[in-house]
Amino acid sequence: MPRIVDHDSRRSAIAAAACRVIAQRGIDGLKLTDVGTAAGCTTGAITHYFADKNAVLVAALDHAIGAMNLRIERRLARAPGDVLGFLSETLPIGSRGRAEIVVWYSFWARALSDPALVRRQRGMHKRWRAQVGRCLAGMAERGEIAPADDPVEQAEGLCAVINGIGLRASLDPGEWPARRQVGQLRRYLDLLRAGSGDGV
Amino acid sequence: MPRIVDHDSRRSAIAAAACRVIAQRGIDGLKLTDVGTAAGCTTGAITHYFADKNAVLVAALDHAIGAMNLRIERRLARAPGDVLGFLSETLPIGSRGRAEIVVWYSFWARALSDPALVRRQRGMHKRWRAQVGRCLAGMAERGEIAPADDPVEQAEGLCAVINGIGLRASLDPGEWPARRQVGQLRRYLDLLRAGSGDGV
Amino acid sequence: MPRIVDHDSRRSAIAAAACRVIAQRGIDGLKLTDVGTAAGCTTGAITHYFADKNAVLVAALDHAIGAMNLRIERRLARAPGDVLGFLSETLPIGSRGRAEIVVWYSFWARALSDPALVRRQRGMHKRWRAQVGRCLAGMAERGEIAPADDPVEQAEGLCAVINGIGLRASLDPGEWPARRQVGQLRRYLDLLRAGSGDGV
Amino acid sequence: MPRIVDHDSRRSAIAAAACRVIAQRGIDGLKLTDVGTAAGCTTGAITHYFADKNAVLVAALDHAIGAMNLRIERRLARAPGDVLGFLSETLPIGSRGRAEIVVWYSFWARALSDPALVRRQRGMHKRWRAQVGRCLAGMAERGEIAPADDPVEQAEGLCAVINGIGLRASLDPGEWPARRQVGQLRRYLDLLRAGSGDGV
DNA sequence: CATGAATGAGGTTTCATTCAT
DNA sequence: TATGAATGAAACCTCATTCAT
Repeated sequence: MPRIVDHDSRRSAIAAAACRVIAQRGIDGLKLTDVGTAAGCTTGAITHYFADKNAVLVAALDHAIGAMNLRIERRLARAPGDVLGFLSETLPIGSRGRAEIVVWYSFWARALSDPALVRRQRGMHKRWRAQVGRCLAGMAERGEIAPADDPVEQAEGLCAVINGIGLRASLDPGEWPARRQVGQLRRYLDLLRAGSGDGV
Repeated sequence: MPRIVDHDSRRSAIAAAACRVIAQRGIDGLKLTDVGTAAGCTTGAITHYFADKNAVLVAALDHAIGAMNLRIERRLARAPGDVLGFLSETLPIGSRGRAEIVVWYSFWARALSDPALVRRQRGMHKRWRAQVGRCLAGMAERGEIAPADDPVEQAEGLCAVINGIGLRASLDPGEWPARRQVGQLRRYLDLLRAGSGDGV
Repeated sequence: MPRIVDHDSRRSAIAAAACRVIAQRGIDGLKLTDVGTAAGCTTGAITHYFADKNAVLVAALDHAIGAMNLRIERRLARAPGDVLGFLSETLPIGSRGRAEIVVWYSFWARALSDPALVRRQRGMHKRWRAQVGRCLAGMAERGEIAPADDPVEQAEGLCAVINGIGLRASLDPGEWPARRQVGQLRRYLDLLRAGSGDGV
Repeated sequence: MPRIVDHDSRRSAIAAAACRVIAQRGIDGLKLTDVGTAAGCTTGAITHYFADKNAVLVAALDHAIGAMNLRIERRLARAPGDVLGFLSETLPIGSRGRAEIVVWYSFWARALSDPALVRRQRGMHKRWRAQVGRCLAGMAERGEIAPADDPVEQAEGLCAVINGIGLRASLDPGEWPARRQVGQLRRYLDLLRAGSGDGV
């Protein structure tokens, strides 16, 4: 019998280690040897689980997004009506959240010149936008905002705000504590509440 | 006898070439040899004008931001009241604008793990935010929106929206033609107009 | 309790698999993992039966030569006087024959820089040359050709022709169908028949 | 002004070094560092002149074949009627000749599983066969042998003999001194002389 | 000033071999 | 016996940097 190893858990352990390295050293500062050190194995083991470095990076992205989604799902299950709480999960608040989001953002620049990554990012974005859209639809149902004339554009607008805030907060954590980020988010939601009546 | 060359113009020619390379191959795909090819000189010439690769990158960022600012200044001089036009200059509209903005965004990811770059980006952001703030103040003066209780946060919110839209449009130019980007921007400004009355 | 396995049959199954891999990927493209896949076992099993990679290669060569010899023996038993048929067995005719011969040839290049392999090849060659010599002696007995003044050199000459044709045919199967190969062989035998009278 | 270097002579110096390494260590034992040592430069310099290892190998083959052709041309210019001398140039006689031919043969095995190399080898073979054909035509003109009914097949047959002898002699230099190789060659030519009358 | 050949450190990748199970 | 995960040495290759010209 071979050494008993859970192939998937090993893979995701390496992906998680890659996330940590990316959050710390940046995506182009990532070396497989560092990932190996962080994961407690050698580069040989890494290439046993991944075809090449790029596959490790993609797995790291998937891992970060997956972890974020998991947190979101849990939050939604616990408090379905907590709009601000749900949206805050995609902001760099708390150390774990920050790391995941830094990984997510790190891939933007790389996607700018990598079509395969763009496709992957686009899929992720659509799923996230759909969640945000459902959230907005819930608000409309509860009468907090007027029904959107164009739900996709409305959701897209909210996504843009969240990414914009999250980016600024990632670059400048000192100036952007959680309360400032959430404040900006609330500011936007208030605008929506006050302004959505006139059917933009 | 040394050839007479304008040192500064040579530097900025190389920086411009670096911008083009970044827009095309991405910031971590940039090689000095490619920059040399794009600038019509050799790597040796580059190292005459720049201490090292990082200096080239920084110059490329400065060049992109500088070109963007120049466009903005001209636009403001020509049409001081055209709020939408002014803000659109920082969106990836038109091929030249897109390249500059891709360069700008490319540095975000790198800044996430490079304190020196963060400082530089912070300065740029503050200048831009100030411009955006003056634009909003102008709108308030003209009575389009109510005076902001917190002008910095208001400007920061608008910056976030622009970055969020610009990022999405950069990643997915096909889905984000100029009119959709501007549409999102107008959507936000309309929210501001409708909603700023209650002192968010 | 150990599974009952025929040690020798396992060894030769692996050797046969190695032959297939060599015929397909070439001798320096052979990886033990591929051999494992082809043999339906793992690298671990291979290292149970063979000291190291080189031993696997040698076994592959032995296997190919052995298979070729088996075909030759059968042919000789069936039709002792069919000179052309006997000699054709060492040409790359038919898919099985081609694979074996490609393996055989692949070891030539390797033997050029491996004394141990040279020794092995020399032994194989001598046995084969002896067979070819017996074949020529049979022809002389039947009066088809004059008795050779130097049987070894005569056999060596025929071996050279066969190897030369076989090599060309291996490299360029499209241009060298069976009939062209056999045609060249017949051409040489005809020269022997016509020319051996003068005691070369 | 940059360091003055004759690009082509540098390339061929490296190719020649690769030839030496192949002749000594075999084609799959070739390491770029060894080539560098043999050429008096580093691996970096090698990749400055060649895209990758494979390009170095191909250049080595071209170099060996080119050197052989040069020797042949010179010999033909000096002694156009010396058939045996011309043909001997493609046999492993003398240390320089042996090295070139070992390189040539080393590529056979590799070509067996590399279509690009096969194409290259095919071209080389055709040129060589044409030369051999012209040599045979000359013999026919001089009345040494009867005109061939099929000159291509006749030349092909002689090529096969030469390759067969050369291979054996390369593998077993001790048993195959120059006189034995040339003896085999003469033996074949004598067969041709005696036997070509009947239009094989 | 400018060149670009050459360096050489350092990264990724391959793969024969080992060994706990 | 057999597994196959893991090792780790060694190879290839990249590319910022240097320097003779």
